[in-house]
Amino acid sequence: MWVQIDKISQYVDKEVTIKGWLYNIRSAGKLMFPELRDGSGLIQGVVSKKEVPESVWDDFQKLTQESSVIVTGMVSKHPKKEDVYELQINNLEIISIADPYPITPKEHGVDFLSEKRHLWLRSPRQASILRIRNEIIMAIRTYMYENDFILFDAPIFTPNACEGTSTLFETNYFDLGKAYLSQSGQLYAEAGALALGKVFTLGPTFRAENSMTRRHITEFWMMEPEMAFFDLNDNMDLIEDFLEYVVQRVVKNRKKELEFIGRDTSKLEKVMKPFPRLTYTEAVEILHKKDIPLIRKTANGEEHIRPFPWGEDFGAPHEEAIVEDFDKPVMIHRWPAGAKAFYMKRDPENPDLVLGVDVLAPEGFGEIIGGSQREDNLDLLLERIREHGLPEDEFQWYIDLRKYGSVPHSGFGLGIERIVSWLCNLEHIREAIPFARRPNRIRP
RNA sequence: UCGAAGAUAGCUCAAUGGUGGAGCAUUCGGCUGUUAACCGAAGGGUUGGGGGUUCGAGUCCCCCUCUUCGAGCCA
Repeated sequence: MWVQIDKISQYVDKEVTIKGWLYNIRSAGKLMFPELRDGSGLIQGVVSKKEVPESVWDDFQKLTQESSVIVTGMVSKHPKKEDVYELQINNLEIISIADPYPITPKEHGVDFLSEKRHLWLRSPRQASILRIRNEIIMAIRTYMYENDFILFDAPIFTPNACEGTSTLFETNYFDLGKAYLSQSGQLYAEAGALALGKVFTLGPTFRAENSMTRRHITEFWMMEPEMAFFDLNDNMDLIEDFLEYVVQRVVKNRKKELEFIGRDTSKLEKVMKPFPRLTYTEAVEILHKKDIPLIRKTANGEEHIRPFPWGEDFGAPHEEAIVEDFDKPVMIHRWPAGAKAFYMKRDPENPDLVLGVDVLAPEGFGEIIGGSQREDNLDLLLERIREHGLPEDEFQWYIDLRKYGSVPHSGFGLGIERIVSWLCNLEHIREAIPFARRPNRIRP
């Protein structure tokens, strides 16, 4: 019977067939220990020269790393290890002998592995990360479904920059001129929220920024819920409830994989409601207390400004200093208007502030969520669009949303690869997606 | 885009300005409980590209290319 390796414990003392690839093979004279993988896991096989036909023994000698095989044998418990199973192999069918495999069981540099990404994906660590990514996305979709959100797919070709800030990828669109690859589905999701109440988008987004850091890729997946009649507090309550659900479900369902890749799951188990909520102003006070300066580039080097001036956006060192005292995601809300996008609603109690919220993951993983209550007043929105120098006619449909039954509404965006990085404790975001796109890499 | 470090065998790395090495991978041989197995042997190189200094350059100098890490931008 053909079985998956991850279900092998149900077949002790039974004969099973495994279809997969040779991950590694060790031998000790008349014994061989081929290690097999089938996509679901790894298992060690045992081949004894005196217990198999000579042809099977000879065939095993021919196998190279990543050769594809079908093996049959009896499942047994490992003689020394608890909870580990092996396969007493009695037959082998070779599907294909692999050429010398470039990714050996020794160490490799990250550039080499990226070049061989199509093969690197086969390594148990990468496969585990992608299984966890799958679980994260399943958890997100399940949460959204169970809370009555409607999947609302936003377009990827757009006629203009959504927020007017970052650089976009440009392409030609028939006779209609330039099109840009979407950097966010949010504006469209707002139309969806006013049509369907609660919606979410989940799809790829693109940024043409030349960002060569461990936190950036040019093509990444984002989940963006948008809710009619939600104010900033409703939004933050949702973020909290949602993140707790996703993290706890992933820890529960993928504990094996998380432990395999060396993730300390006890830190994730602490991610339970409520999360700390700080205003931007309170966060700045933390920076003052810790004496973290604003570092500004100047013509001849750097300038360290202390105390950190109110109104400036936070950089990596600031986020780190704010987050280090907490073991849960930190929500920072009510930001200076100058640091944020045009569509965010002003705080009625202080017009210098916008009702935005950023969520910083613990353990220094940085921003995973950015959200806000949206400007729902027609005149104020027009004012913002003009202030930001955005093309008003391109935003006509968006402005319409404030003309025809405008309501308070809110939403946020979650970076899928960012949350994968955090939950898997990844050194670099390139491991969080099957084929990472970075400014210097488009292949494979 | 800016800053720092780096580029040597298929891979990961050594090599005082003086005959370029090791481990893994590959090929061959040995070993009945191996776990990045181990032991023995063999093959494998225009030292990223170009120029310069020198009797002699992987090593020193200049230019270029590429990579990694950090910063900014952000999810």
